[in-house]
Amino acid sequence: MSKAKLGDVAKHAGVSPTTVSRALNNRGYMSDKTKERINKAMQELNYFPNEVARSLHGGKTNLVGLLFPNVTNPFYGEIVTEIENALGQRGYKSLLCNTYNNPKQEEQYLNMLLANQVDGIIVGSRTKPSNVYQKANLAVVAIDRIISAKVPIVRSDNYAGACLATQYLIDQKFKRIALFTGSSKEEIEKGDLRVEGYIDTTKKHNLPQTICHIDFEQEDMYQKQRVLQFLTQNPKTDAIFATGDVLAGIVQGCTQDLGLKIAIVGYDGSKVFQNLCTNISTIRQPIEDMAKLAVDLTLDAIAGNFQKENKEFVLPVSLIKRSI
Amino acid sequence: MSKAKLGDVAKHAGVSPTTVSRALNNRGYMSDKTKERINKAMQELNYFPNEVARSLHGGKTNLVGLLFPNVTNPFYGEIVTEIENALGQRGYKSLLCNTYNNPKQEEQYLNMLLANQVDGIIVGSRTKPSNVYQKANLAVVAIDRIISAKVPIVRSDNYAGACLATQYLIDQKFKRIALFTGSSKEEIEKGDLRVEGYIDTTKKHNLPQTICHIDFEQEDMYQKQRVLQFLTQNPKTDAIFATGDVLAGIVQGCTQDLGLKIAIVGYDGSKVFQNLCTNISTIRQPIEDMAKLAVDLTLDAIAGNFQKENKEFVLPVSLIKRSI
DNA sequence: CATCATATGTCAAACGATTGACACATAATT
DNA sequence: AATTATGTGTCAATCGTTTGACATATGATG
Repeated sequence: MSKAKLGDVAKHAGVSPTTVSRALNNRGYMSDKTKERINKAMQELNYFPNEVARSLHGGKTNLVGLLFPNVTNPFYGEIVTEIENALGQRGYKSLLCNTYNNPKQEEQYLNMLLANQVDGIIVGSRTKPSNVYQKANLAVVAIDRIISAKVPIVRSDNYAGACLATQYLIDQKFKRIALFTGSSKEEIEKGDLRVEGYIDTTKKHNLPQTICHIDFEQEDMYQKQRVLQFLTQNPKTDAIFATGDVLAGIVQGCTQDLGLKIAIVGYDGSKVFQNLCTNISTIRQPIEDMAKLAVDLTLDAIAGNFQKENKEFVLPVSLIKRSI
Repeated sequence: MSKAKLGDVAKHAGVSPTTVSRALNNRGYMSDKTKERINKAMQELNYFPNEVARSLHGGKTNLVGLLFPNVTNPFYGEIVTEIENALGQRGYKSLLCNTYNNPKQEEQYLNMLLANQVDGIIVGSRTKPSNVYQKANLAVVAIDRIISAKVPIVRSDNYAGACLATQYLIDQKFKRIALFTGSSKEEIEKGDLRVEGYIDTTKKHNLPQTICHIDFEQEDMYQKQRVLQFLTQNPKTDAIFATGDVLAGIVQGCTQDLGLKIAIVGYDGSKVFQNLCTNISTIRQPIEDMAKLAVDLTLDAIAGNFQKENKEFVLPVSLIKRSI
């Protein structure tokens, strides 16, 4: 027995297909009696409307693409979860795309999403913006990333967060505070607010700046190697600000391996991180708020509501203090 | 300028729509010359076929639903990432659904997925199986969960893993090994291999069994409260096996708060956990293998390949030793 | 020269629903 | 009695693509 379709329901209920459609979409007049009869028929035939057909006709899929590096990182896991949640509550479905920060991969996914007629896209991956974004006349919202003048950005206050983290370490009288970041030198030159916050704050207190770049695309072991190397080459380091919690965790593992006692502050503050690393301070991004705002903006744009140019939504961060 | 469609490409290339379709689907004969002309036209018009229309016609969406509690837990985050990855490589798209282990929510999602004509579903959430699974004539694969006799299961060797964890603690001469689990008493009575492994192994060595149930649906603070309460009420506890890494992390935080030094072994062994908690031993599930196998089974089932009844695929685990 | 493979075209049906136009009831309201 | 609101039906077009049937034309092959 194959899937029941609208016509089958009509026959079974003894009404016309149009009437069934009217019942489904609450259009025109309809007596309670026939409405019930149709509902009964739908139940008996286990009928549900084919959303693909609906989408084709209506030109709307209620689908939103989620472009993120991947969801193993608890920050992305949490924000994707909250986004999916907010979308689901408003009748939208989430197409998950792990770009691994690979521009080629991202472009492929982007084309796939367009071909699948998604109504909107929320981008959290950190590659160079593809020109496909321009082509598409689509609702796009970026998480902490510049795509184009037309794409609104939702992010936490990276600069203030970095200042907060650095200042916190300075307040504890640390003098040689190193920065660990996933950004390369080239990326930093283009502007990286977390790095700038660190630099400005250390400079203000006449403290030295030392930056260690970690390439996230490399293997875990390689990353650790890199951290260990840095720590042995910079033995006077007494505190570290890591621009991401996963990195902070890796760094902490290395300091422990070396028997060092170095204060660490991370960035992100996902719930899982807070539970797993109870001894690393961190800057908490308001992940849930960011997710909800991103979804609101996306759905507004889908609804065709006015979208201001170059709009940035910067949400406040907070410091979560933990003792080693 | 709205989206180009197949007919537009045909006009622009000076051929018939059928020819364009033939070019797209590599059917029939076609000279290289017209093929090129068509490709050029597609590029110039920025054309890509509407997958919704294709799906409607072909009765195939290349869509797979992913039903998981959520992706904040690194284990789920990692397995979902790997699944999405494997699916993407084989031309399938992932529809992410966070059930939060809520049966009602799961059922709603299930109906949504059916309405959207997904070709298959991979279920990792841990609710009671909905009867919608029976109704659907669909490719379904479960991760570590019994759904029905027809649904194949991919899981790690929970029993062996639990024995391994417990034995490891016993080998270290611990005598009062407590079990922390997210399962309720009722769930355990229905069968929980991780719990059974713990019980059998402790019994074999004439050690006592002490089980603490933590309700994951509760707030983090409540969970901590519960752990602290247990630890103060059972002060002689010298080791703990937690049936999940996130739980293990929470437990470790509590032991630190209480100034206790208790050995902990977790379960899951996601990469992120290994990086963040460098001092908690754990049982590593072969997450990538599980994901790939689940995808293989799903795609096999979609292809209509023979699916044996009641098939369970149990993959081996390993112990990752860490010192406190 | 007959035959066949190649290359393209025309046409229409199909996928499963939605929607607008219109007709025809019946019942309630002036 | 005339008008209006309500309830339902028929019919056909539409969404964008695929596909099968069939026609036609060219060049190559036997």
